[in-house]
Amino acid sequence: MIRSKTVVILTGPTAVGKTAVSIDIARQLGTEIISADSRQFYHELSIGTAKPTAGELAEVKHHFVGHLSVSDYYNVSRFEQDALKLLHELFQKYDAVVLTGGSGMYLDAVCYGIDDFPDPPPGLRNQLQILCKEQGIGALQELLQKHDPDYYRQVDLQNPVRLQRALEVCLTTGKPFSEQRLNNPQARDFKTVKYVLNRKREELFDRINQRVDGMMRQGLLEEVKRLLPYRSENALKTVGYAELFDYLDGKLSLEQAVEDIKTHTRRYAKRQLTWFKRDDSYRWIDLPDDESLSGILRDIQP
RNA sequence: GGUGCUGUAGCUCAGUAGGUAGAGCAACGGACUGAAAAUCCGUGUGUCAUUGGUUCGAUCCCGAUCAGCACCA
Repeated sequence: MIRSKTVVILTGPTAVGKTAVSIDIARQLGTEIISADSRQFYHELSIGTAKPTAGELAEVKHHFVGHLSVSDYYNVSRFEQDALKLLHELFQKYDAVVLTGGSGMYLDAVCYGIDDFPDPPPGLRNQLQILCKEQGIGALQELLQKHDPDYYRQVDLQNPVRLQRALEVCLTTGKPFSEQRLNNPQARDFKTVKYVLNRKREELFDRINQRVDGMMRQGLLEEVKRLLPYRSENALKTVGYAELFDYLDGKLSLEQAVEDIKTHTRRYAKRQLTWFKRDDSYRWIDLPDDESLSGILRDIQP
């Protein structure tokens, strides 16, 4: 098959300005936008995730924005399937589709695929968490050494999440995680052009700080209060929500909570940049730079 | 004006019985396969306020100056 269909990936650190650029590019291409933002999926999270506004959503059709509830179970593998299915549909109508968002692993799942594992039985993750909490991370390390000595040698042994996940797979399948984790890039029947939008660090951090202040003015605290019943959901382990839960618990002053949101958002931005840096298929664009942006359109139609 | 206290990393502060210094946070760098806005790992970045003295050697001791705070006038 001729790979005439193109996914235009526009990513970059949080607050860099992906939304506006994506809408601009999508309009010029006359196409639609798929979100790869693992927090904008949830309809209850709006202010704190800097979702596109109603006006922006009306300009270009967006997919995967607010299509889930925070109490829904979701993961990167499901996103891969959902996104591929949707791309297939959209390519009936369009030659190019814009995929935008800052969740690097989700973008990689679309570009390269992700190994398939069966869902673990309910409660297993929780059991492993309890084991770690009660007996320490050493208990997880010991279990992993027994079930998957190869992965034990590679994995970050201090990272409980990694250990828990690997054990989940080992215990569910009865086979070592490392044996099933092939990490082979999947063939795709579309072409990708990939861009990281970036700004000078100082400018980016300034935008982050201002955006957080803006979120507070828009009523982030009220949004967070409404979500108190769901605070233990994974979707609420999110910058902007966790800190305000701490404030509502009396652990922090409001001022300190807001400062923490800014700090944690800056660190998140840095982790995103680290993720994109190691993948040399991305082209980097320093905003504001209209010339490079129009270059994107030239890249798409050779 | 007087007395006292303080001045060390971006911030809050330790410390050196005199041999140019270290914690937390921030910052910076990195890892990453169903939690990924998560989770984890690594790195000290410094005119020790300024200036003169004592000393082989001063961030430390002594004097002066400057700044901040407190109290007394």
